[in-house]
Amino acid sequence: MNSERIRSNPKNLNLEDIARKAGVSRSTVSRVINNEPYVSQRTREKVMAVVQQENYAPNPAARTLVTRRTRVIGVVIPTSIQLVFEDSAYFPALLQGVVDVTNTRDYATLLWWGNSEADEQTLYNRILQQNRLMDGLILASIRTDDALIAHLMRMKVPFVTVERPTTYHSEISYVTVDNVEAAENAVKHFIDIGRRRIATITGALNNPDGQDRLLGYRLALEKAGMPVDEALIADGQFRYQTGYEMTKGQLLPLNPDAIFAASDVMAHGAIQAIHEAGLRVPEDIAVIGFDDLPTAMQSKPTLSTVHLPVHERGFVAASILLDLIEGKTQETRQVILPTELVIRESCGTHLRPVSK
Amino acid sequence: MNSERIRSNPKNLNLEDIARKAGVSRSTVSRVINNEPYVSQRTREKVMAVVQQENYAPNPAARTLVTRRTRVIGVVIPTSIQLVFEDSAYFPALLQGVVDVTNTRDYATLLWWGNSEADEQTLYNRILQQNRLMDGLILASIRTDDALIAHLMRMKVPFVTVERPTTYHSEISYVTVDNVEAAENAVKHFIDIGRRRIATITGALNNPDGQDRLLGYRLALEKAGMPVDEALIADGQFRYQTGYEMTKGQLLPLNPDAIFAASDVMAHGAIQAIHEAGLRVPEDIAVIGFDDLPTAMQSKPTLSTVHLPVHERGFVAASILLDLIEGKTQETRQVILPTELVIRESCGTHLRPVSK
DNA sequence: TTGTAGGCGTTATCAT
DNA sequence: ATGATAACGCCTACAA
Repeated sequence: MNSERIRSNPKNLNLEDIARKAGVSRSTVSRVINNEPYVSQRTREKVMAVVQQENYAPNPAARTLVTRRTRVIGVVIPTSIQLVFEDSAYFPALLQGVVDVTNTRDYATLLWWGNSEADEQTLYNRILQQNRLMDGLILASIRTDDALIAHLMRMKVPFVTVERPTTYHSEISYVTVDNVEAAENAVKHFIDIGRRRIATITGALNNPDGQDRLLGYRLALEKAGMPVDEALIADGQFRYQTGYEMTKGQLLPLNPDAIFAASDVMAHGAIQAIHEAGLRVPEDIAVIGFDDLPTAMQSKPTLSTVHLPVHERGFVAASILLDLIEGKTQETRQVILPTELVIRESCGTHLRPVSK
Repeated sequence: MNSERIRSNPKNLNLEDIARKAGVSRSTVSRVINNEPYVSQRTREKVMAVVQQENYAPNPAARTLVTRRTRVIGVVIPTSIQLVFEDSAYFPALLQGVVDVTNTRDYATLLWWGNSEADEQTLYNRILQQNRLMDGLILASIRTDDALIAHLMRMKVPFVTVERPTTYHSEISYVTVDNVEAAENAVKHFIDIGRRRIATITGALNNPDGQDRLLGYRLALEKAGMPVDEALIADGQFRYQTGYEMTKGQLLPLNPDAIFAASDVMAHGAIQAIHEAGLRVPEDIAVIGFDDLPTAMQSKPTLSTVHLPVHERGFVAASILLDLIEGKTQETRQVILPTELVIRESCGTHLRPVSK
């Protein structure tokens, strides 16, 4: 009656079918495909032969129903389109890091990517509703004061964030870098090479990375006994356009001799504005960015910047998550990856040797 | 005995539980959550109240087991890391287009992303093995002569490609642009503005996009009655580094006065090489790229290029796929999206008016 | 070492 | 309009 539905896909065999063809029971086939012990070598081979021949693959839904595991993890990127598209090397690199792990350990990767701020809550609701699709989550660019985090913790869904959490520090696993120190080093470099009017273009300040990089800027100046001029701090939201506009409208009129941008794309925007104003980089204004995207080496002048191990960030986050899921780790883990200040042409060290 | 496993997550209610709390049967609850008719308004409200209160969400695996639908689609990107990372705006934009659709229509997006050529076959095998995880697939940068395509067709898995297929043209749904015409227009523009030694840097030639753009280059020259000098055709593989090296090593010694690059990143590499050789863009050599990535507007000079509707490509592909899955469309669909030649500084129109 | 049978949480088919 | 019950395909005690 409904037999045609059942076999509409000619190659949709199940355990029972394989068992029959191999002359054994379902359980035995199950044991074989799950590599369990207590199966004789002969039986195992006999079953495997049929499995190969029929190209049999177990039904993931049926499997999940009983094991309550999906071998799928989710990656959540609520960020709106503009940022992602512009600073477009970050998320691919992060995803690549994640995927390197999931590919190796045979998990699939579900992508939860928002498209606008307005839909953020909708996205979170969908994720929570569908949480049984995944064994765990990697959260990128999430505000940790968000309800999503609280829900995940309550529902005991394993997750790892790739930013420093703003709260629950020790109860959450995360992978980040020491943004404060990195920014501090960058600004300190400006000081070391004799720059005195050092401005900064900040990232989005509702983001821990943005906050910490600004803090590093302040600390470097304070430790050097230099005043922090709030007018030299421009809000760039991590975006090229804002970096350009803030430099042109706010910073250039104040005659800075150095600009530390909290992202490479903002640094490129700043350089663009500087050039349009008829000034030179690094002779008149030195610039350091943050991220070390491929474009840093391709621009003219090449961009000095803080190298962020983005791929590694995704790789480590995914590794921790899978360990958590598989019970290889019980406790949360917090990892701080190292950064490196990469000196290129835009900060002028090759012109004016360090005098320190 | 194993009751603690069953209820380890305190909030894992099932239909039965909801039914009991609402004083109805499982079937009725099922009807309500699936918005089926033949439920009295009163009953519906009573059930919904319990559903809301308990924050109940149906188990996707159980649902999939019987409906054979997952409400998940897969996006396959076998490309190796280098290309993706450099030409990094393409895939995010494509994905964003896909996700705009899946978010709206309440599907989830599974990302199958390869990491190296060597693993390509492994990736395909995993996808085929796990095909029941998804209702359909979007294939990016796939060689259509690949066994993957044949398998998917045989298994009747719905899919849409975002390149022109090299075979099965009418049996496959795809979304592409007229690469031949677009490239032809770009080269024709060079001819129109008086350039006579026009070189090209090709994309990967095992890729239909790469092939078609080269064909367009040839056609434009032929139609203008100009000879095609094979030495002026350099293989750039879509990559920045190759674009740079080919320009420096192969093209510049031949004194071209224009270069058509099959991707923006290669165009940037070419410009870098041109500058290093002490030549000017566009005065000495005009350059046109392909893609219209954000960097096209950010470089100096700004890059003339062919605008590729990448986001739309993903959007349309996903729309077609979901229509296919939901039976709204029976036949395959082939869509050719329009491109546009965007004139900026690098091709010199603003310096040398069109003389035609 | 192998087989039997129950249950995972739904949807779908019958009755009622 | 509602309820009972049989699949869906797998894993997993438990029995043999």
